[in-house]
Amino acid sequence: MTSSRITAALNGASLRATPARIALIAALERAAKPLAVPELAERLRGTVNQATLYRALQQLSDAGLIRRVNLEHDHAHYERVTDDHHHLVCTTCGRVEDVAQCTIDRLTSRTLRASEHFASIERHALEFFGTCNACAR
Amino acid sequence: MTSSRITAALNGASLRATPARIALIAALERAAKPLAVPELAERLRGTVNQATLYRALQQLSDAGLIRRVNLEHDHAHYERVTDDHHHLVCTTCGRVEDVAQCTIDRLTSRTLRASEHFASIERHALEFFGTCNACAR
DNA sequence: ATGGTTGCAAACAATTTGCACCAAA
DNA sequence: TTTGGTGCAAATTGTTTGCAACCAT
Repeated sequence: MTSSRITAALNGASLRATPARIALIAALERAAKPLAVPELAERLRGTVNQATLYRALQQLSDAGLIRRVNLEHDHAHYERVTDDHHHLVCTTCGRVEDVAQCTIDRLTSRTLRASEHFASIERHALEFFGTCNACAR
Repeated sequence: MTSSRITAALNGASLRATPARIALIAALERAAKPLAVPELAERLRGTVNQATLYRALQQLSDAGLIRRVNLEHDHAHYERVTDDHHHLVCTTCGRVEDVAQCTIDRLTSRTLRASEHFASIERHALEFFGTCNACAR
């Protein structure tokens, strides 16, 4: 079965491999871009209940299997975690492109050093907003 | 009057200097940190109606007088725009510290060059998440 | 077996809208 | 005076919760 990979990921995170969670992760992988909860709910309609969906999103992102991203599209968006990357968001049509990789480690440590009240930085969120080629014409 | 500075800013943005908008901007300046809409509504209770508040937030951020920031505290937060800076957010208590200034211009242009589908990048959002000294103990 | 998980439905909370009235320029 | 802004109240939409039934381990 194709989902054994997902099942393994769930078990690896000490989470039960339930149909709802598997379907949720599969849907995010299929999407290949961050999805808002209502979009996700739509794709999982008849399969996963709303309440279950919200609970699963919470658990899976706590476990680091998925990530919540801020695209300023209003309301949370989630994506499957693969590597550490950022996003380029078109402010006109909403198109999202992944930014290959993160190269701000030095900036992060410099920021921590310059900070007055912080003991550690665990992660960051970086998104770029602009206009895509299609909308620029 | 103290608000003439704010009035001027509004006029400069081609927006009418109404009591609601002036009060909103003044409240954000007084706060000196990003506020969630409900917090803002609380501080403006009796002065600005909810509906007016949401409408004003939209207009003022379109005009660039205030900015919407993503602190992942759930729900939008807004701050008065002064300079271009980022935030350091404590994931335990929610404390927010400003990060002096932005030094990722080179990263921004490199990102645009590496992008496949984008014509321009107008701005970015960068937030760091960690633990503040008080919560680290 | 059993403790975590789910669905359902209802409760909550945030945000938006229509419309009549009011005020800044 | 005129056009945009405002309050009010109701409607939407997103998110959370209690509880009984269910299933992955």
